[in-house]
Amino acid sequence: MPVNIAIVDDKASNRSIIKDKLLRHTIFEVSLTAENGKDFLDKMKILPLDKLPSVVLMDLEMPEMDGVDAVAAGSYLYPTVKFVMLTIFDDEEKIFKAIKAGAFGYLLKDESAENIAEVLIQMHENGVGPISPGIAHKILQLVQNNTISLIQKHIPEKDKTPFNLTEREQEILKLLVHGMQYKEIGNQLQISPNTAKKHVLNIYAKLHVNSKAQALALAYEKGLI
Amino acid sequence: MPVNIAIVDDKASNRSIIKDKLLRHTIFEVSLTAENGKDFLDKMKILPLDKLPSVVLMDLEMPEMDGVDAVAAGSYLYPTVKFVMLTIFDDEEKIFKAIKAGAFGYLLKDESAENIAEVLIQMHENGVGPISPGIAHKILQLVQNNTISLIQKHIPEKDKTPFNLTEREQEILKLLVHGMQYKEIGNQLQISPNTAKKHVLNIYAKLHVNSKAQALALAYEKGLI
DNA sequence: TTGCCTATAATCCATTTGGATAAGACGGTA
DNA sequence: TACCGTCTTATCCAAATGGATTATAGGCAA
Repeated sequence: MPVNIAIVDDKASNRSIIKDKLLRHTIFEVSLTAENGKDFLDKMKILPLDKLPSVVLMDLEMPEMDGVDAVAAGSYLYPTVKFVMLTIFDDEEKIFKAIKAGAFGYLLKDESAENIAEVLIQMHENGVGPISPGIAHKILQLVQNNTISLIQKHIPEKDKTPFNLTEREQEILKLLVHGMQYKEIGNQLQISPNTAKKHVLNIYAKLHVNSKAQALALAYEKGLI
Repeated sequence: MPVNIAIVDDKASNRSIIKDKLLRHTIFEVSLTAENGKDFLDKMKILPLDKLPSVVLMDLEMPEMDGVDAVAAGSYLYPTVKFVMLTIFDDEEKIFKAIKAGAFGYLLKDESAENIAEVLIQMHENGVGPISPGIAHKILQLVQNNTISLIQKHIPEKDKTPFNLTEREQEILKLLVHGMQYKEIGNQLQISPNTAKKHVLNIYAKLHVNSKAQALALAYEKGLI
């Protein structure tokens, strides 16, 4: 089966150059091209499932909606899709934000323009996000400059079952937190949506809230997730 | 002129394997081998200046003095020397500590054992610290897991409104995030609940989501709040 | 065995939400 | 002036949600 790729870049010439490079390899199929983040998200919505790209090559600097925002929304809406930033830009903050937003890889155009296809093939084989040496080096420097710090997260042992939620309820809370609705939760857990709803209402009672939004707010603020 | 390399590993077999690999290239000269951090520092002290290694390949796990400590001391005493960690170990914290201590590169043995020499040559040419894809990927994950955070520097940060939300919309998103419903939002802002709803729907459109729960999830996960 | 808790499921009903659409007021800009 | 974007309000309708209640089955403990 072919590997579907999406290309998002505001310059038509860039899009066609990359497309040409990829299409030289018969494994790749370019199922979507877009000229900015908004255009990309719009087109993703109406894309048939079998055309869903497994990799999105995304420029960072674009009008209307830039790469960072597009990755943020895209990686949330399509968790299975891998976003690889492909840009000439090596600004520290951009790098960091894009990664934070959910970028799976980060390539500098001039470093990898020649062998994008090869990089993608490798990535497909070993599942490891591609990073240009230049970017990796930049990250090392950020760490050494104390611009980045490792957050020590020690999990407080004591509250294992917050609010006396049962295991099932915690399981459901996790799904709830991802914005799923009853149908989807039921689907995911192979139970009736009615049951899913019952669990959710039970959770509300234990958390002393009465809406999804409130439950999510509480869950996030108290770090139940 | 030859490039002097130091090899620090507690296993004699590892040392000789690496040494052999390097010596196949005539540019390299192995001017020092040591079996742990302390041994390395001791030998560095009595090394003639012209034998000073420009690169040190250093194992992480060693008795007496491990790689992290050795790099910390070594990079301080010999600032021109580049330390490349070479280990099978991919523990997050070790990676981070070693980088922090001053590691210039970080290679996983199994990923690069075959072409250590090539990697070093590249590094010598472009001055960029080598990082195994596996390690780079791990760092990406650390960033995404919020295990690492960017320390906000004084940067004037053109506070770009995420997703092109208007001020009013951001204001409303903040209330939304507290689990408020249209009525309450309208009440709070002294506007009609209908208007509040309109704003919320506009926000959905910009975030490309279609429910409060999804909007909250996105807002929290991407740190829009 | 009896009782309690949990997970499962369903039904009824009122409220809230999401989606589409229209339209007026206001400020800034071409 | 004419146009555009933002904020404001409204209405209609369909779908999802919240609340209350009932019921069955399994596991576990007194």
